[in-house]
Formats: sequence, structure tokens, C-alpha cells
Amino acid sequence: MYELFFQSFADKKIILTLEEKEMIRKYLTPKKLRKKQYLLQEGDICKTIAFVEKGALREYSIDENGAEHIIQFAIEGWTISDLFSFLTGEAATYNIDALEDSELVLISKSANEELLQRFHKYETYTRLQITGAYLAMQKRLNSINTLTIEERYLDFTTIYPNITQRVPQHMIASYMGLQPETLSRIRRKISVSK
Amino acid sequence: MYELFFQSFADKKIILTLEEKEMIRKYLTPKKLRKKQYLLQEGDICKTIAFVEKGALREYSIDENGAEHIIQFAIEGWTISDLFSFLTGEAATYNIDALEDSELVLISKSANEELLQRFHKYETYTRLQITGAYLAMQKRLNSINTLTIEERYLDFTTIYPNITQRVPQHMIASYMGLQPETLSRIRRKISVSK
DNA sequence: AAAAGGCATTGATCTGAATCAATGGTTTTT
DNA sequence: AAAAACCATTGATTCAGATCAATGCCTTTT
Repeated sequence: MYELFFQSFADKKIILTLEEKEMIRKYLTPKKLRKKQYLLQEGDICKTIAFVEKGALREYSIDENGAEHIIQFAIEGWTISDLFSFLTGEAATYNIDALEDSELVLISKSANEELLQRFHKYETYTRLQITGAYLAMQKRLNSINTLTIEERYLDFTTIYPNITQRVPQHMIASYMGLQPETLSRIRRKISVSK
Repeated sequence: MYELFFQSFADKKIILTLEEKEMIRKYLTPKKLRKKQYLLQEGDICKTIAFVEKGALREYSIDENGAEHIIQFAIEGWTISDLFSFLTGEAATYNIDALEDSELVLISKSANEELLQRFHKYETYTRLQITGAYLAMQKRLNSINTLTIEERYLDFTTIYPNITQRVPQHMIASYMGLQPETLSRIRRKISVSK
């Protein structure tokens, strides 16, 4: 259990002994989520960071017109949370729900704090994790300003080839800040030119 | 010297003794930059993280049409770098230059690595720093998808009231992903409605 | 098995931002 | 002090993506 979670330490060159894994394991809680089930709703306080062992989730905000805007997908190996709410204890501005039946590893606020204090490698893990997330988001922001929509979609399909198969197209449009009709037309354009 | 730099530790509730400050100071290099001078050019390898003690800088990419796209401003108390290039040693994709005569504190790659290894509080500082940057960027990305341009500009002026006075308007347009003409019209619209 | 709901696609039209162009003011250079 | 470069603003026009609308397919519900 928690294979992928521990794998994500190894991916960052953080080597854990069996004892260390045992120790960390005590701070973790497994959780299964059915498709369409919420992990977090806007207004609630985000109590956990979730690591995805299996399945797929989305994080999104809802604007004043009731439209959803997806800011992140999370599949196997990804971490998802309303980090601002988690860290500050303020009401969440994002919703998180499952796009497929999913298996998560949850880290509570107290678990996170204790792990950070007591276990140096966990702080390093956290630092590398957030650094990677920062760089990915910076790249995404830059793509929005410098690339055409076609290029951005092709980028998306190469970076997340799996998600394209698993997630409805209108959600990819939402992630890209487009209307579903627009993404449909972009895809047609691309398929014609090939 | 380095007042603001050490202040940014205190802001994060990281208390440093005089001895610790002395120790850190040995890893830092001061640098002055004239207005319009480059700190980093696309294609070079980013050798340092820069903390701004005084002045203002911008970080931007240049697209295939030669247009500039500003992804970040940095004024007093901010940190600026092409983090991807710094961490991987690959060629930088961003340019950084000074918008005013500026005074920086530079942290080299080796200094960063040694500080991370030898001084736990520095790793914590780094972690909190990148976490704040991540949250700010996430908020910015969400604003792009959920707010009108007017709202985004008003947000910008409240979050960075100083930058508005110090930076040419067309650069703020670039940061927002707009044409200068469009931002000018938005501003007129806002001033009329008040 | 039938009905309902969700989804991708396509067409027609509208609209907000980009583009092109000109002007006057301000700052920088010489 | 004059010339040059830079910049914000305004007007006219264009265009890409949004919106409105309809259709057929597929999946889920009953």
C-alpha cells in the first residue's frame, strides 16, 4: 500500500529506509472516493492534502455566473489540495471532486506539521514537490501568453496523454479557459491539417 | 546591509541569531544593476537567485514574433530568478532586466546548495518562499479565468499599488496579457464609472 | 426496453480585444 | 536647446472566440 506515494520520494532522490516508511505510514490515512464524490467543497476548510494512488480528480472554482473553471487535474502520482485553505485554515475557494472511483492517501494538517518538524526528509520532499508544482504552473501561465490555442492543446496532449482519454473534452476546455465549442473546432482544425 | 533579505526570514517567523546571520552573509553577494541592465538573458544559464533590496526588475519571455511577455515584476523584498534554469542548469527561457537602478542580493547555485544542506532554517525559508510564490501564481491563473479585465486590473492596483506608479503602463498590459491600447481603454472606462 | 440526460459537433451570429493608424505629450539622448 | 525616442490615448476596422441554437450519439437511469 502507498506504493506510488513512496515512489514519489524515490523520484526526488529521497531514499527512505523501511523504518522511515513505517514511521511515515503512521501519519497517513487511506481514503476511497466514488466518482462524482466531493473531497472538498467551497466554503469548507481544507483539512488534508491528498495524494492520488488511483483514479482521477479535478479542482475547480465556480464564478458568479455559476460556471466552473478547472484549475488542476490530478491522476495517479499527483497531489491535490486547496493549499491556501489548508495552510491558513480559511474557507476553501475551490472544489475538489472525483472524476473516477479513486484511492487517495490523506495527510492531515497535524500530520503534515509533525512530519515537517520531526523528519527532515519530509520537509525536503515537500519543498521539491511545491517547487515542481510552481514550475509547471509558471510554464502554463507563459504558454497562455505566448502560444496559440492549437499549440496549447497539442502541448496539453503531449504532457498529459492519459488525461485526454479519461476526462470529458468540455473539462479540458474548462482547464484551458475555452468554451467547449471552441475546443471542438480547434481539434477539428488540427485533425484536418494532419 | 541585507536588511530586507533578513527581514523576509522574520516575516516567515524564522528567527535568526546574529551568528546565523553572519554565517548566511558569507554565502551572499551584493550586486548593483543600472536601469535597463540585464541580470539574465535568454539562452544563458541562470547562475543565481536574486533578492531585491532596492529597485525594480522584470522577468519576461520573447515569442517567435519578437513580442515581450512579462511573467513577473520584482520590487523591494521580492525574489527573482529563472528557477528552472537555475535548478537544472539548462539554458534560460526568460530574460530579467532592471526597470530602475537596483540593488540585489545574489545567491549562487553552490551557495544555495550548501545553505540547504548545512542550515535547516534556510530550507524552511526556501520552502515557505516557494509556497507563497505558488499560491500567488495560482490566484493569478484563477483570476484570468474567472474575472473580467476590469476586475483583474483593479486587483492588480490593490495588490501592487506601488508598481503602478513605477512601471510603464504598457508593461502592466504585457503582464496582464493585453495590448497597451486595450489597457488604456479599460482604465478610461474605470475612471469614467467612478 | 424506453426515456432522459450528458456530450461532442456544426452552423450562424455577435462581441470584445487585436490590429492598424494618427496625434500630442513626455522623457531621453546628443 | 534641439532632436529623437518612447509612451498613452483615441478612432476605425478586423478577427478570433463566445454565444445562441440545433442535431445526433452515447451513457445512465428508470
